[in-house]
Amino acid sequence: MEREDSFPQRVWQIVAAIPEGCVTTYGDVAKLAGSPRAARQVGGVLKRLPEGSTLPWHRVVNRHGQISLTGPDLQRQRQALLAEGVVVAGNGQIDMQRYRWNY
DNA sequence: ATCCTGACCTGAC
DNA sequence: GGTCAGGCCAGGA
Repeated sequence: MEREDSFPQRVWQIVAAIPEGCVTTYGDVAKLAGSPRAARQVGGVLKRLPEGSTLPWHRVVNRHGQISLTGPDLQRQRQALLAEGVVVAGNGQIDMQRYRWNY
């Protein structure tokens, strides 16, 4: 029995706790996960998410308040955010000062 | 055990 | 205000 949840599991927990209509950064998620410098790993976890997962991964963006994805994935995340009332520019830019979620 | 990779961050020019 | 290089952490081969 694992005494402590693994990082992916922690990331899932944290991302799942992000309120609807809000966004956060990979760095913040990593910080809450206990490893402030493991922001990259957060992205790696979200990338390997199972299809059936209801995890709101689209609420996680980079430090610049911009979607780090490209092409169809970028559009998908943008649509998901727009559906929640988050204003996202065509290039994936988001007004962090307005939607940033602080634990 | 080693080496490479990555949906990043920070500091410096 | 942008761009470049370095670093850090965890997973997978």
